[in-house]
Parts: sequence; C-alpha cells; structure tokens
Amino acid sequence: MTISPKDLKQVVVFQRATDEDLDLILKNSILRSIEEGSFFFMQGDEAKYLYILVSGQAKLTQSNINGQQVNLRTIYPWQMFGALGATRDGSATYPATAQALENSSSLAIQSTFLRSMMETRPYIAFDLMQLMTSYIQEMQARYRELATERVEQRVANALIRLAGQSGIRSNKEAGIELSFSRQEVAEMTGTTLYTVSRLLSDWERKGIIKTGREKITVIQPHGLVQIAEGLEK
Amino acid sequence: MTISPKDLKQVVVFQRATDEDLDLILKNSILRSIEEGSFFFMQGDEAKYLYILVSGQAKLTQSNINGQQVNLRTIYPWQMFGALGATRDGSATYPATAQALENSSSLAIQSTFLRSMMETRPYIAFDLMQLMTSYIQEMQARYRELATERVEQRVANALIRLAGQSGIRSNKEAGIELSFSRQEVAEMTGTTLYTVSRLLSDWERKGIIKTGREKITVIQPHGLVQIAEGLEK
DNA sequence: CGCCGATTTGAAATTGGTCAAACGGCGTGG
DNA sequence: CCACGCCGTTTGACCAATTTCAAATCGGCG
Repeated sequence: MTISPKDLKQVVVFQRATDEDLDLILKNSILRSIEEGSFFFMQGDEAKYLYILVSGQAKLTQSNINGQQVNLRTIYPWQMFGALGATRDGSATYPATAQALENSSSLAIQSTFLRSMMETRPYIAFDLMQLMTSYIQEMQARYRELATERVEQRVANALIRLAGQSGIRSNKEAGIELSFSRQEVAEMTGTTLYTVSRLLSDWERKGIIKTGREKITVIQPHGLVQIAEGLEK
Repeated sequence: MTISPKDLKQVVVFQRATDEDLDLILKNSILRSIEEGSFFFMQGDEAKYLYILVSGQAKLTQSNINGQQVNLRTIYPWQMFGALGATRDGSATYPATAQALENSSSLAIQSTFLRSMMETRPYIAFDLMQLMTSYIQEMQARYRELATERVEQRVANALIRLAGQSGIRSNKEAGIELSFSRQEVAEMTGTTLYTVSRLLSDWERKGIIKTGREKITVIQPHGLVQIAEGLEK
C-alpha cells in the first residue's frame, strides 16, 4: 500500500498543512502493518513514534499493576494515536497500549520530527491542541459518568456513543450494528462481562437491541437514551 | 492589587513569552475577585474568558443532570483554568464549573484574544498543548483508577496526590496538612462522605493520618502508598 | 452558651462482582 | 459436508463492597 500526501488531508491535524509539509511528513514516516491482536505499542514503551491509522481498527487501553484494563478509546482510520507520549518533552513513554482489532496498517511518524515541525508551524500545534481539548472533555465526561452513574446507565451511554461513531458509516435500515464483545463493552464502562451480558439480555427481551456473538444491534436508540438518563426502574 | 507582566512568567504557558506579549495579554484582561463559595463560571456558560488564578484557591467540578458532582481538579495560584471552553472554535461553553474555595482573585483573559495570539505565536499553542496532554494523562489515570481500583485505594491515592501538590508549599515537620472536607474528598474519588469518614477514622486508628474538621494531616505517607497499591487486607 | 454544619457510627439495603457450570455459534480439519 | 472443539455468552447462586438512612456527637463561631 502506498500513501499519497493527499490522503493525509483526511487527518484532522493536517487539514491545513501545505503540500510540501505533507511530503515532508511522509518522508519522516514509515508504514507499519499490524495483524489483528498484535500491538502498535505497549504502555511504558518509549514514545519514538506517533501513529495515524490508515486502515483497520484499533483500541487504546490502559492497565493497572494488576493487569486489569480499561478501554480508553477505539481508533478508526485517519485518526491519530500515541500522540500523548510523543508530544511530551524529552524521551517520554506511552501512557497506554494500542492494539489492532483487525489487520491494520498505520503510518508511524517520528515524534522528534513532528515536534520540531510544530515549533515553526502554528497551525499544527494549534489544531493538535484543539484535538487534545476535545479528548480532555470526553475523558472528563466519562470520568463523571463513572463516578456518578450506575452500570446500566454507563453501558447504555457507551452503546449510544458507539452507535453514533459507526452509524456514520453504516446505513441504519435494520438498526445500527456494533462489533464489540461483552468483554470489550465491559472494559469501556468499568464493569464485568457478566454484568454486561445480563443487561444486554434484559434489553433484548425488551426489544431495544438484538444481540449476537461479538455483535450488538441497536434497534431503538430512544430506549437506550431513556436508560442512560435513569428514567427506567 | 496590580499585576505586572513579570508576574505572568509564573504561568507555565507564558514562560516563553516576550515582555511585549505579556503586556498585550494584560491589556486584554481584567482582574476579577471572587469571594469564597462564589463562582468564576458555571458549567454551560459561554466561555468568553479563560482565567489565571492570582491568589486564593478554587476547584473545578462537573455535575450530571441529577446535580451530583465530581471534583476534576483543585486550582492553585498561577494556574490556568477555563481554557477548555475558551480554546474551542466558535462560541463554546465551559464543560465544568469553577468555584472559589477561599476569597480569590483572578485574571480573566479574553478567549478570542488568546486564540488570535496563538495563531501567530507557536510557542503558546505548543506549551498549551503540552499542558493539555498532561491533563489528559491525569484524567486517563484517574479514570482507570475509578474503573479498576477499590474505594480504599482511590482515597489513598487522592491523599497522596493532594499531599504532593500542597507539600511543595508547606513544611512537612509534623506531617502534611490538607484542608479538605470529607465531602470534597468523596467528590474527588467518586464515593460518599460516609465511606471517606469510615476510611479516615480507620487510618487514624492505625496512625497513618490525623483528622480534624475539614482537615487531614498525613503522618505516614508510606502507609498511604501501601494502601493505594492494594497491599493491605 | 447555643446553634449549625461537619463528622461519626450503626444497621439495613443494594448493587454489582465472583465463581461455576452449561450453552451455542462458527470455523476447521478430517 | 459434518463433527469437534474453541471461545464467547448466558445464567444461577452466593458474596463482598459500598451506599443509604437515621441518629448521635463534635467543634467552632457569633
């Protein structure tokens, strides 16, 4: 697979970049393909590169000493990841692990290169900053959710968010289909796969969703919204 | 109270600013004094200004529809806050509420002004981006903590963090004294004031801390670290 | 000294987690 | 093409952690 400078325009942070800059970025990058289940990088690795997902899908997780992990976000094509470690001063390490959910390919950009580029190109630093602020907002919202809402509401919210993200891609004729295992949903919401399974079964009985192996189809988004708002029970 | 450009050097994001820039910033700012308990801004307000705390202390909280609130961070002098809403494009709103914990004064900088300034001065956008990355890292870590650790560990971690922050300021002869109510600690850790009270009583019996009305004195930080790591029990 | 808000503590109620066992869909190899 | 086995899922029973509610107590401040 070859990537042209034009492709990079799909990356939010590079939308305003000139063609020369995009060329320069490509020259300082390498293409890395990762098989399903393998890792782009692991939490604690030295952050030499930041990545742009070109194809496939990946997830960003963080683990505690115990090995328990939480899912921080799902990564879709043309999104940047690994930027946290890569933009810190000096030699920093990744605070999270990035794992491919399907066979994927990515563009690995040298951290030092991007950092030097930002020093002289305000728009990159500015746009990257805006991207960071949106992540903070999302993390703060999820943090509040985890602290104040019950499992039911958090899982409903997670499905709503996921449906919103992939709904752009899929036609929602017969509902919006999501490809996540119970375990993955549990890691997104800070609960266990057992509790997720129970909730999904319950909601299927009520006709709000349909379930399958590693698959959840949202039939009545409105039903989820009600649960998320705590109007149930 | 008057603020000189030199004072602004204490602000992380302005460390590299020229004297003219600092002057310019001051010219586009206003000084606002807020009494203990009052608000700099509330969640949902239009984000016309971003703030720098000049004196006093404040806290940043987020509430759900229900009114339950979580404490996102405590703000000390020369720290910036309200920057999230203020740096977004167009007319954005604050995602959180900022309340004075003591009589405080702050510098309110026009969002539009700072935004235009960043477009031409890479170092401000860059440094602000670095500040944002550090917040993301902290939020991610706290999120993981909330999702995977038990209350005991989270409260111990919160005290360690707080001691680390204010410990710089206080001499730790007879322990590090923290001025937070049980309620406030509960809001920082996603639990209830009752559970916090029980834990603190328990730790006081063990000699790890001393407690008082709206006061917690850390005697043996090491004891807290052990609890935070889950070595207890 | 009296009042008010913060704190403590007990007891009961709940939520959600843990563990074990059985089930079921699906791809693979015979 | 079908049986086997794997892995994700479901479900029940039990249990632990934490919340909820109520009531008593404490500590300062005016």
